[in-house]
Parts: sequence; structure tokens; C-alpha cells
Amino acid sequence: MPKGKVTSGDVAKLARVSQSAVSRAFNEGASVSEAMRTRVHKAARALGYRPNAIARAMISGRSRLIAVLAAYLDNQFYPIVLEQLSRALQDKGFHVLLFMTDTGHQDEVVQQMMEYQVEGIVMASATLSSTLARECAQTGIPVVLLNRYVPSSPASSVTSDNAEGGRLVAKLLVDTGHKRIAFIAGHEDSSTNKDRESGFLEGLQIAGQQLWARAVGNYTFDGAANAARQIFANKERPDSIFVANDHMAFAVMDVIRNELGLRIPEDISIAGFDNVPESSWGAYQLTTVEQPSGPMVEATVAILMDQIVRKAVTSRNVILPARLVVRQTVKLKTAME
Amino acid sequence: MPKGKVTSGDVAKLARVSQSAVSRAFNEGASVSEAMRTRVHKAARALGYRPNAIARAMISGRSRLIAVLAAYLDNQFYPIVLEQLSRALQDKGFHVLLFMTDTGHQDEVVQQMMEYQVEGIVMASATLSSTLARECAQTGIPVVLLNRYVPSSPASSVTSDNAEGGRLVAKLLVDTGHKRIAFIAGHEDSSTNKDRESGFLEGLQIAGQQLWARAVGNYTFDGAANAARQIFANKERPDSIFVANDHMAFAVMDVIRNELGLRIPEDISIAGFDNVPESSWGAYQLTTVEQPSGPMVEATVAILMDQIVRKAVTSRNVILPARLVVRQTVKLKTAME
DNA sequence: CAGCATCTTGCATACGTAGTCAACCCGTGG
DNA sequence: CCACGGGTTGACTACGTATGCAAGATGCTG
Repeated sequence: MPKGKVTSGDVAKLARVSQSAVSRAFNEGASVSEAMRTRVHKAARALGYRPNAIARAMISGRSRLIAVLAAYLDNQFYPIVLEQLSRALQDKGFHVLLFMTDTGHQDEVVQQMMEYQVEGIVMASATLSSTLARECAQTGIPVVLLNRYVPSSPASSVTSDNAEGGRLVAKLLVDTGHKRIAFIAGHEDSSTNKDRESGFLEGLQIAGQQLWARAVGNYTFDGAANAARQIFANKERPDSIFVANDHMAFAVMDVIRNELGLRIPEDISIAGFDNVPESSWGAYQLTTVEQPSGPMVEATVAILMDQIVRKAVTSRNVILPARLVVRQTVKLKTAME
Repeated sequence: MPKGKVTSGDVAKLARVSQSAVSRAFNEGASVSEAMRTRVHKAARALGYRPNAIARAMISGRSRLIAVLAAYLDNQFYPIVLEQLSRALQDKGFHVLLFMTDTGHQDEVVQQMMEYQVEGIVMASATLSSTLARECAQTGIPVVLLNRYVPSSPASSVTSDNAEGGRLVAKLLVDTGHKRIAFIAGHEDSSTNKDRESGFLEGLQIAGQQLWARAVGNYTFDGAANAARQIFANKERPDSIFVANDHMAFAVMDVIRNELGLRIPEDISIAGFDNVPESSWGAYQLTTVEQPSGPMVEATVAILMDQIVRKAVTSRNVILPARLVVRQTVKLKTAME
């Protein structure tokens, strides 16, 4: 029966070998005979021994810990990424130390991450401060900004092609005959919003159109609902709205259908961004731009492993293609008015 | 400029004091003069020193790590709980080590948790194996089963009153005149499903009714959609369905409205369980039973702190009240047929 | 002013493991 | 039979911090 803590020393005693031998028996590259290894493992099994990862991290300087920082998990995009990320890192023998923080205690949180000697940091939220990103990066620890980009930062980043996504939506709305096109922004300081909006405006401009109305939802559900109400407070209504992410788009759709009594897409078209699972749910069937979470996570892990295992020093900025997912919230053909 | 690793020894040298003094200056309860503390902190700031949590965990035997185990994050209930849990633990000076696992590699994952010397384990998923829960508990590390209950286990548990919730739904459906009442189960081995179902059946029985139909959705979106199709494959339709959680209820509603062309609640009533954020979204307005995630997390943290900080040994089983949240998916008055 | 208690401080050690180094075994070829 | 080399093994030390212990400093009481 395993009582309290059992150490490599205990195993060594039982197996009548040295502590070093036990250590080597549990390390991949070490020089041990097969006989010794099985002998040690047998004793270890008898005692219920497992190497102490803390002590191991201490001596080797390798904690096998990756810090993941997120601001919120409301937007389904993040839980999904978090789940995939955690699984992928587990497969590589790493583990996720999770930190939640809204703007405010961010500095403190970064300090805490460093105290745990994490080998890498993933910042997975569109609304984290740029100074924080920079602060992290200059610690020498590999930092990957997931779904966020800070131009002058030495940190790596993985995003989808937000600008292209914006352009695709603009083209879709224009091509389907929309004339009064509105935009509801997310968090205005975030790179995702900037890129989506600039791509969208560019797309409109190419088609010779201008933005009809604009409001800010700050990537929150309630904020988006208010933004929608604000846009519809005017006498003349838009005929379409591009909402900066799906999470907000659902709020906008709710307001349009339940408060204003309008139909989607007959009275007004809506497009979102992310392609979270809810977008495909029957009640929304949201036309949106897909952010490929799988490849984004893969790229994140690849960068991390490159820098940690292969000690690569150059940071990378990966931009994955964004794809339009057409469902039923954009009216495909509209009569000229 | 902070170069590489700076240790308490470096700080000690700069401040011309002993390493012990530095250690004490960074520990709350230690015996240090105020002069010494400020002197050390000044030197520490100059060097960018922060104590090494790994070394600290090593010597003190206190890692301040809590393992959180989840099977999936699709169901919005879990991300929300995870976010709250992480925040609450951070406030207490603890940190979350996140593990994701489906049934299969569970044993391996538990070993990994132990290797990191976690001080507590939270198992946050309805579909984790009971043997795993037991295995965890007998390690001597405090284990809290969140939203799950294993009768003969020494682990603590925090749940809502699932049986009462089931009864409330039964009463609601009966009181509003429903006669052909169906149930779509989650994962049949899970305690949440068992309790919700037994409470529901009990409620029906009290009212002198019997279950009209039953299918299994395994707590998955697609599984629930299929379960719904199966139930409606019969010539005669139910007039109401209690779905074992909200996540599945959305799938059921989609099938009913989009595939079968029926109206909710005019043609059929739906009730769920959890009260996840999406339940209040305009497109669903789901009548459901609230699981109070806030209090559930609070109770979890309280139990953990009791056992870790105050070294309490007795496990606790907390059951929090479940509350009916009436929205618009249950037809309140139905004409007798 | 002596004597004692309280508070501070430094020294030395311990935590559990990995890795260096030297010693050792065994087999091979000269 | 000896020299040599590859392969194993054990003793020892280091990682960075916390803490028991003893010594020193300070304050307080009689």
C-alpha cells in the first residue's frame, strides 16, 4: 500500500540499487541495461512510485508547463480552442496551467506564470492588453498570441486571415444586392476587430459602397444587443449587418427578431465571424467566416515545440486562411429598391 | 535588465544579507523586520526577482496546484464553471492545472496529476468513470466531484438537487396539462442523469402519469438530435419532452422546428436542465432547471480549502437547491384533448 | 544595572531528482 | 595473458527555496 510519498530512494532500497539507477530507469535517453530497468520498474510498481514532476522540473529546469491566458470563456470559440490546445499539449507531454484575467490584474498574472517556470505562454483572447503581450515576450519565454496580433512585438502569433474574412463578407453582401450595410464592432482596440473592419471597409470601397451605420459591441452579448438597438433607433434601417463575431451576432439576431419583429434574412441580412458551433444550430443558421480552430491550435503547438524542444529563436506569425460559410442569414437575391 | 534566472541568492548578495533573509522577506508568516523586508524587496525589484514556485513547492511540499479534469467543453456549463473556478482559486493563491480526457486515458491522466503533486483534484464532468473517481480519492489528495456523485466513494461532491429538479419539471408539465410526456436521457451511467430521471419519474408517478416515450442522447448534441428523431418516428407524438440537459435540448428544438416543422410550445413543450446562457437567448427561451454554477463553485473551493489549508479530513457532499426557470418552451395552459 | 524574554538574523540542511564522474564489468583482439 | 573500449553502475553534487537551530540584538522588568 502506497503510504504518503514514495521517492526514488525508497524504490532504490527495495530494488537494492542506487537512486541514480531508479532515475535512469524512468528517463528515456539514459544508459541502463534492460535487466536493471525491469527490476526497477518492478520495485516501483510494488511501491506505487511515480517520479515527482516538481523535483524533476527543479533539477532539469524543464517544467513541461505551458501557461494559457484567457479573459473569458463565454464566447464558445475559446473553450473549443482551450480543449484542443490542452489535448494537443498533453500528447506532447506538456500540461496547461490556466489563468483567467480581465484587464486589470494582468501584470500580477504574468508574474505568477513566471514563478511557475512555465516553458511557454499562450495568450488566447482578443482583448488582452498589448503591453502585457510585450511584457511576456521579453521574458525570453516563448509567447504565442492566439487570435491576436501585436505588430511591434517579438511574440509569435497565430490568427486567421481576419482582413480577408472581412473582405469576403463585404463581397457577399454587395454581390447579393445589399445597399445599406452596417457594421457592429467588437473590442475596438483588438487586432481582430481592426483587421476584420478594415478588410470589410476595403471590400465595400472596392465595390463603390460606403458603410451605412456603425456601432460597438465590445465582443459582449449585451453590448452587441445594445449596439443593435442603437443602429435601429434611426428612422431608416440598414438592410444588412456584419457583426464582428458570432457571439455578438446571436445577440443581434435576437434583438432583430424578438424585439423588432423583423425577419432574417427577408428584412435584414446578418453575417458573423468565427463559425462557432452555435452558428450551425437550427435557430440561427448563421452565415459567417470560419476561423479554423484545429489548424490554429496545431500551429500554436508547433511554434511552441519549435522554440522549446528545438530551441528555435525566431518568432513566427502564422495567418491561416479564412473561409466563408454560407448558411441562411444572408438573403442571396434581393430585389433592387 | 533581468538576465536568465535570478535567484534568492543573487538578491541576497546585492542586498548584503543572507539567502534566508530573502526567503523570509517573501513569506507571509516569517519573522523579519520591516527594515529588512523593504531592503530585500528593493534589491529584488532591481534584479527583477520573483521566487521560484517550483522550488518553493519542492521544499514546502505545497504546490498550490489544483488539477481540474474535464471530458469536454462543448456544453457551455463547463466553460462557465471552469472560468469561475479558475478565478476563485487564483484569488486563494492556487492555480489550475487543466486536464482533458475522454474515457480511455483516464488512468494515465490521474498519474500525471499526481506527478505534479497537485494539492486537490476537481473532476468536472458528468461522464467520468466511477472507478477513476475512487482511484483519485484513495490517493489521499482531496477530490471534489463537481456535478457528479459516486455513492460509495470517499470523495467529496458538489451537485445541484438533480432529483428535485426532475420532480419540478414533472410537476410543471403535469400541471400545465401535458398527457404524453417523453424523456431524453443523457449519459445513462452518470449520476446526474440517473437523479434527474428518477426525480422526473417520481414526479410523474405522484401525479398518476406514466412516461410516454424515452430515448438516449448521451449528453451530446448529435445524440440528442437522433434521440428526438427516434421519438417522433412513432405514429403518435408526445406533447412534451424533458431533455436531460440544455445542450441536448437545443438540438431537440432544432429538430422539432426545422425538420418536423412543429411549433414550440404550441405543438410540443420542451424543458431542459442547467440554465446555460444560451437558454435565455431569444431563439430558444428555454424553460429549464437552474444549476447554480456560482454557489457550486464556491462550495467546491470551500471544500478544497477546508481540506488543504485546515487539513479537514471528512469529505462532504453538498447538494444545492435547483430552481425552475420558466421561459417560453412549455405551454402553460393546454386545452384538454 | 542585571536578568530574562522577544525579536532578528545567519548558518546549515533538506526536499526529490538528474547528471557528472570515476569505477567497474565483460568481451575482444593483439 | 594483457590492453583496451563500450556499456553499466554507484557515489556525489546541484537545482532554489524554506526552516530548525543557535547566536546576536533589543527591550523590558524588577
